[in-house]
Amino acid sequence: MAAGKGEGAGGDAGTGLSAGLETAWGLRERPSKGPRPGLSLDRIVDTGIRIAAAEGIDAVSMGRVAKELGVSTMSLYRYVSAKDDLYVLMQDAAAGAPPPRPASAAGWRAGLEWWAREQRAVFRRNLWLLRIPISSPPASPGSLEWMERGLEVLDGSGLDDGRKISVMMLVGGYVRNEVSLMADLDAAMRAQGVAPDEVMRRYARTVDALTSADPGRFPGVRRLLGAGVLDVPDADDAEFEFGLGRVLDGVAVLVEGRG
Amino acid sequence: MAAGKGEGAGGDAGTGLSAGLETAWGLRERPSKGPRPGLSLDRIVDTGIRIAAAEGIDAVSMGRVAKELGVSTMSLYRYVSAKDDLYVLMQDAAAGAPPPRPASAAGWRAGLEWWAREQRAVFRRNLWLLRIPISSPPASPGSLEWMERGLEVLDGSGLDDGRKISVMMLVGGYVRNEVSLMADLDAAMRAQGVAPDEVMRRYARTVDALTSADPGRFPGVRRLLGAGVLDVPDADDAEFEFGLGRVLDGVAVLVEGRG
DNA sequence: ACGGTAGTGCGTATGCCCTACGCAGTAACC
DNA sequence: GGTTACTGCGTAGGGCATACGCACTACCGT
Repeated sequence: MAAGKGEGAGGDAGTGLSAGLETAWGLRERPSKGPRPGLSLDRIVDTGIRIAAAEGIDAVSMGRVAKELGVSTMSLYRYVSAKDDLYVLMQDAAAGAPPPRPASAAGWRAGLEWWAREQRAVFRRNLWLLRIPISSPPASPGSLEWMERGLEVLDGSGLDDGRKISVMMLVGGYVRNEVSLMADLDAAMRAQGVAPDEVMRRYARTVDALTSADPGRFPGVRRLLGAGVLDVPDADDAEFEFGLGRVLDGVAVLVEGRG
Repeated sequence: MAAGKGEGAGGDAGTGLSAGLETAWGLRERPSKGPRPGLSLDRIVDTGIRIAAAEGIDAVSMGRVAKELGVSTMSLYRYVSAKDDLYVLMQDAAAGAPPPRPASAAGWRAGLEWWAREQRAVFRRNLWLLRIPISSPPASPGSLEWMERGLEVLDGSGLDDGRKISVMMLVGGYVRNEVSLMADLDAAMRAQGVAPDEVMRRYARTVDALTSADPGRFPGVRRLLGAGVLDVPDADDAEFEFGLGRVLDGVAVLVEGRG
């Protein structure tokens, strides 16, 4: 773990950021002294993302990335101060900046829906994102743009800034959590090498075996088993939209002041 | 990673569970043949929990647990099939079974509030719990009891079973996510060795340094900085209760059928 | 033109980590 | 008393991140 020192080799401005992140913010120009670098941050980060997308975040090791690039492991440390740094850079590159808000997403509710769905899309395109341990609050260009966009969307809600942040954390957290479950299922699938619904079916069978010995202890769970509710893998979008609808209903109560 | 085989050395029933979990369910009696074990699952799991509580989940390695117990690393594998197995066992032992529901928590809303707060309390007592990668759906006795209790609480809501599960995932996810942020803050604190509010203050300073160069790009964020909203570390309970209230408001809309 | 120097790639080495395998010892059963 | 199932654990193999230092390169100032 550990965000490490975080400042490393003398940050330019007093940002307290790692070398890699300052580069991402464009705060570092290449010093025109030594030999021209044979590698670039972008190539490293892209390679990391490619590996993560194909084989999961655990497959991304410094050695592996280096091998993929045909360089030695230690070369990477000229560009990245530590593995965590690479992770943050990958995260930012993959998440990128939010797309422009379409005209259809007017008003706070439609706006939040757009914001949530767009974030979900990013996560779903890069399930490994959620497996990266968060080591510090969002300080990358992309993250801040997302935050900015969220604030913008809530402008018409009449909520004060503190409330806006709270609502954004609520909605953002919901999205994150929903996709997280999906990522976990994905990981289980990879590990066992079976299809998603097969994972759920096995799970239902396991729970059945465990609770059948003492049914009185788990009446509700056994009812679920009988109805086959546990077999189905959430039907994806429907489940997400259901939860999002509930959350936004709750926000609506707040906005409309009928709390 | 990887839930691995999961069945290992011939599961008793067709549960498909690891050896350790079957022991937790009481499905395995000690075979009365060889020398008496000098160790016990409980001692191993307790030691793991103690280390995790004191130094975070990353400090829990097989070697470390063994050293703490004064045995060799490999001895542990007689009791636990893999490190992931130990993690699951630790999770179950720490979460335990839900306490009995008090009379004050009558009705679905008060019931869900109780359920959510109780789960949060468990997570807060064991912040490392959230750092454990979930490798499979909940199949431990404790997890199923929590699920059972959630179903029970929603009995008076008039929702069907599918909806109940959805609502439970929504609320449970909310709790999980909220405490997760706290755990991340805790980890950052540990890593940098500073107090929580100092972490936030540094963060605010970083964001300020980054966005001050081009203020027009981040008007909302800069407004937050000016108001000092980013300095404060969420005021704990208030933030949690706010989000929970919103979520339950949303559920209420569903239950009362004014969707 | 030419040394100084900062920046480069990378080999080596340290110290962790998980866990497969197999051996020697032990205690109950037949 | 032998069989057998089970115990603890030593050894070893294959990862991993990264500190350190060496050889080399290309620009800068003179």
